Amino acid sequence: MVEAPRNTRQRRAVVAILEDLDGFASAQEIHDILKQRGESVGLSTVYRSLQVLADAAEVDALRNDDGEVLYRQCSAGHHHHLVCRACGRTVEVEGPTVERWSDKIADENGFRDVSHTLEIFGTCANCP
Amino acid sequence: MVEAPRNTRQRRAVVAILEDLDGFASAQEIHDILKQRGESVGLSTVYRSLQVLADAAEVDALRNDDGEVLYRQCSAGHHHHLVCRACGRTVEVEGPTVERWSDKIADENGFRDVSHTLEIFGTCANCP
DNA sequence: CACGATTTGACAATGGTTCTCACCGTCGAT
DNA sequence: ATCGACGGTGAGAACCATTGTCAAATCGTG
Ligand SMILES: [Zn+2]
Ligand SMILES: [Zn+2]
Ligand SMILES: [Zn+2]
Ligand SMILES: [Zn+2]
Repeated sequence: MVEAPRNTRQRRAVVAILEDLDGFASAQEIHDILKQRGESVGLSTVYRSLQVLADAAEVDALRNDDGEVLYRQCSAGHHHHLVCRACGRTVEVEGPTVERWSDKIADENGFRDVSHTLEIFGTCANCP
Repeated sequence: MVEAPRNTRQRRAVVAILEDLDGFASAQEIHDILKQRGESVGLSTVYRSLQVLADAAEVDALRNDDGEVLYRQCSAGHHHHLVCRACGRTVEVEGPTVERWSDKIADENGFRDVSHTLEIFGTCANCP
């Protein structure tokens, strides 16, 4: 039996930010936004909340080129992302062909417990 | 006019390791292997050498789930990887369909300067 | 309300990577 | 072969995102 997580002000605040943002953001950025809004939440708590949400698949996580982890509230189901390197704006995309292709490649080479990462980065029309 | 990099013992040693390895390895792992072989090279130098090689596209670099950067001497040209999470053993793979797909997606959404990451991770037949 | 279990947050610790800077080695020129 | 300019080296410090610590605050059930 898994205990339900508690409904704390801090967790609600983090979720609220994620609902407002439409692109990916780092834990530290989310922490800053919270501070700006006067709804202060400890940095550790922001990290923990995001981890919990990511484990529950309520948010997606990916790494940018600098190795920072970025989070975003996405729609359910397996998908990938087209992300603006400058502003984080994100388009969710699906690639059924890629899914089949990667499974086949892995199978042909005798690999088990397969997962894949596929992200497209670029500069969006709004960014210089 | 770009200066040719100097031919030092350390750089040669790092390249030699990369030629021997068939999978991806971290800078620290390569540093350890060098130490084992008695061919000691400073950790900073290992990092620098790998950066130079990666910039020159002589080696491929990717991040594992832990955020560590792994390096491997690969064949020329754009390709992706099927990597064993346990031992690093790697199969280079090509996905022409994916290339076209990602370009199309980016174009349809008005994104410029597009790049993509696509890696497949799993457990290879030799690993438990 | 009362209580135990969970959560929080200021701060320290971690760990991969990069930076610093005095010393060294390479290599084209002499 | 020798020289000198300058790129390369390495021990250690610095960096910085992330995680760990633990006492105090909070939540939610009874
Ligand atoms: Zn943008
Ligand atoms: Zn997929
Ligand atoms: Zn490769
Ligand atoms: Zn590709």
